[in-house]
Amino acid sequence: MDCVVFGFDENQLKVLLIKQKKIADKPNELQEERLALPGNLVFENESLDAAAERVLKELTKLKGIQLKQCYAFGNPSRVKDEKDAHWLKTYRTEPEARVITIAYYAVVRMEHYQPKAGSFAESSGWYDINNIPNLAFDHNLIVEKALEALRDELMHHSVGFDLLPEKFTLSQLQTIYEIILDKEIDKRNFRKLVKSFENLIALEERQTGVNHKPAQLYTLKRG
Amino acid sequence: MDCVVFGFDENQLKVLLIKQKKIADKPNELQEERLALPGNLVFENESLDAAAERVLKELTKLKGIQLKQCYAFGNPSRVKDEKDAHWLKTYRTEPEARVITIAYYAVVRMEHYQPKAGSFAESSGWYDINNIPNLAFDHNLIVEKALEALRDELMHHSVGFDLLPEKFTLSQLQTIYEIILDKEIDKRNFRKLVKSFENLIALEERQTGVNHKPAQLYTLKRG
DNA sequence: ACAAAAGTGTTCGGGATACACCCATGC
DNA sequence: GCATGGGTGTATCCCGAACACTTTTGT
Repeated sequence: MDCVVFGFDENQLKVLLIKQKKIADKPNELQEERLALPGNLVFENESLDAAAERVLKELTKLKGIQLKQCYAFGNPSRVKDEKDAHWLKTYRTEPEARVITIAYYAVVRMEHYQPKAGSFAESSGWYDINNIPNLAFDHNLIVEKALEALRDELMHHSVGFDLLPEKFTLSQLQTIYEIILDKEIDKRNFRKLVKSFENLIALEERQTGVNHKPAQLYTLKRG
Repeated sequence: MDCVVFGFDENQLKVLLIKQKKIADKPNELQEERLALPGNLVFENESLDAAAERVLKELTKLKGIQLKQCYAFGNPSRVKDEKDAHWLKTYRTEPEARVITIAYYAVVRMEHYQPKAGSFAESSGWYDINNIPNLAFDHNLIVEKALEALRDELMHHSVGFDLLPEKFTLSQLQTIYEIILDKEIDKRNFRKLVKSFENLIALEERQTGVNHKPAQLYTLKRG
């Protein structure tokens, strides 16, 4: 079970990664910094959805994030890379065992979730999606696939997002789309599009304290 | 690993199911007929795609079918139903173990594939998609999800099908769409649609031996 | 006055839908 | 000649893409 949590902060799309703890009996200088997706084994008696939530919480202390299933990865070589051998020997009772993982993903507003370290994570934090280092196992591949899934979902107008503050401008909303889709969107076309969003409500309220024409504020209908 | 193979025969969409072998030491009259999707455990050293193909072949002798991953099912109760207990005790070394399955699906032309029984399948055959009996485990749910995935794929114009004879009419092609999507399609609109299919080639040839205006034949470009 | 972002309409092309009649063949 | 399915065109609507200027505010 691996979790790909995308974080959004008005400007950038990031992904939540953990830094794996160094291994005690190995000299520090021989250990590369190992970044990975938060992931772990599924318990005997929990659903996949529940496992995703639990694993995420254990490693990053983030809770209450609704994750969606993305894809299952089961290439036998995905846990056979030399670079991952030490970690497996340290944290797995069966380090040689074949591991199939089911990837889940979500997007959240970064400021809402302050990841902390937990379990075998030495630290956890947000990393720029456009500059992801080499990750453990096949996690780079998993991030790619999750990003595809997220974009698909956004295109089909069905992202249930709390990516925005309670009150926000249409430009902020547009920025989310632009950043997730990684392309520019025409302002007029975008505004036409969102007119059809039934859960978007215009408020009788405008921005204050900006040195340009203040934008109208909007909010999302709950439920 | 479970495989949902849809079969098409000019008229109907069916799904490939196996009848599980009766259990030797139990009186026949106490054993209900158990239908299930072809499915089995994944080997230690094969990819998921390969496992899907192998499992299908072992249970039905069908080979060379390109399956696509659909969804992972891991509800802990999916193998806890009383009705499945005997089968698990007979065929699994750890009958109590929790089982997560990854479902794969495909569509094929039925006449191309004559399923036979193999392994713990007593028989295997095609069953009408509109009249599926109660299946083992959560296989009814899996069929539903696979059908959704198939329809999605068809809508996005990307089913790689050998669902048709080498030469076929547009009406035959339309019938496939109608049956898979389970709705009627206007003939003119459909023909407009398929004009945009680049792998569809009109032949200088017509039907013979039909008691109506003979239709033009088409074929699919390979590759 | 200037900078900065807000706000606003039209046009074009493609795809989806709805709809009705004549044509070629076998019997 | 009749039954059977083959074959065809037009209008409408919605969606997505392209494209440029005026407005309001703070400084």
